[in-house]
Amino acid sequence: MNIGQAAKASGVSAKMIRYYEETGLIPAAGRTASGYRDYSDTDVHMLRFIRRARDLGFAVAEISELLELWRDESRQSAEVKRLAQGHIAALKKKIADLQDMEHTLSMLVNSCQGDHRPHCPILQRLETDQEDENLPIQPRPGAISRPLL
Amino acid sequence: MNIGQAAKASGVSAKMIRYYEETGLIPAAGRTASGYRDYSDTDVHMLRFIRRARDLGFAVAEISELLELWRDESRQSAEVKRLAQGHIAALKKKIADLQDMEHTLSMLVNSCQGDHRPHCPILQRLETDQEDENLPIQPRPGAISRPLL
DNA sequence: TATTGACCTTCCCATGGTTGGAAGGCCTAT
DNA sequence: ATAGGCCTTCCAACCATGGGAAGGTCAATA
Repeated sequence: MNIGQAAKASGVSAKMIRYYEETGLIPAAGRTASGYRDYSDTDVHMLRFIRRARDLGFAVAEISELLELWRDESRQSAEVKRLAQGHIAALKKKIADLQDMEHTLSMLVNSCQGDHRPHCPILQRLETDQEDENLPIQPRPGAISRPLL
Repeated sequence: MNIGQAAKASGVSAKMIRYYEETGLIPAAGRTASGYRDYSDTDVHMLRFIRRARDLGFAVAEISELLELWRDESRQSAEVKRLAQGHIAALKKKIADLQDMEHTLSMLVNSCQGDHRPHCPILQRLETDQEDENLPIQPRPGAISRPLL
């Protein structure tokens, strides 16, 4: 099977297969007489493993560890579990950070009239030194027309 | 004010200030006779604006738009609101994706014994073709000891 | 005044994961 | 034989950031 067929069968692009080989994530594929890379079903299996792990957000370095454990038939499942738990913790942190951003932005968007007038609490918040959450986010009734800059 | 002082005052590193100038996000700073970049309070103000927007996860290209609106005193707040809403939508999507990953991984971790034995549903899931969520994730009582590869 | 140390300048390099393209060789079908 | 669709390698770009080298400048101190 050449690289294009392996790519289609595994869901990993030919570009990325070559990259993974170059960086040592996967062993160098065998070559045909004319220099084409040649892949077996086992190789495709491994590539699919990699793609699924990437889909779950594992970094390539982490996948490298997972692959070692995958190949090591005497591994302890605790090792794999530990890796996965570490990744879950990282995911949770990232999610929390993004949620913080989203909450702050939603607050600001809710307090923005969104009309033809120039006043905009979003820009105001970006502009001023109010780092805390207790800024006046409710649209003030008699809002001035040019509060910015 | 030289670049180090502007960096300290704005929270944007000197490296990044130069980068923002090079890429056109901010106008080129004035220079002293000896070639040092020179920053005003207004410049620092702008840099702080940029840092806060980055903290909220805006990409530099988005910040460029925000800066234009910030400088445009006749802008309509609806424009800013639209930008922010677009960013919120992107954040929500990213959060949902990460949560999907996290849920799947948590499921797998919960079904993994995490002991000295090699059997591990995490690897099994990565290895096999089960794309749907309805895979047997509960640890089976009489789990086999070498189900992999 | 000379030295020192902390700053500034530009330039290049690296990260991570992926995509794009160019130039040239190979394979297969018509 | 020719066309087109593969394959090969190499080089560059993305985004935002940090590291570091080589050389100039500034301010304070001995």
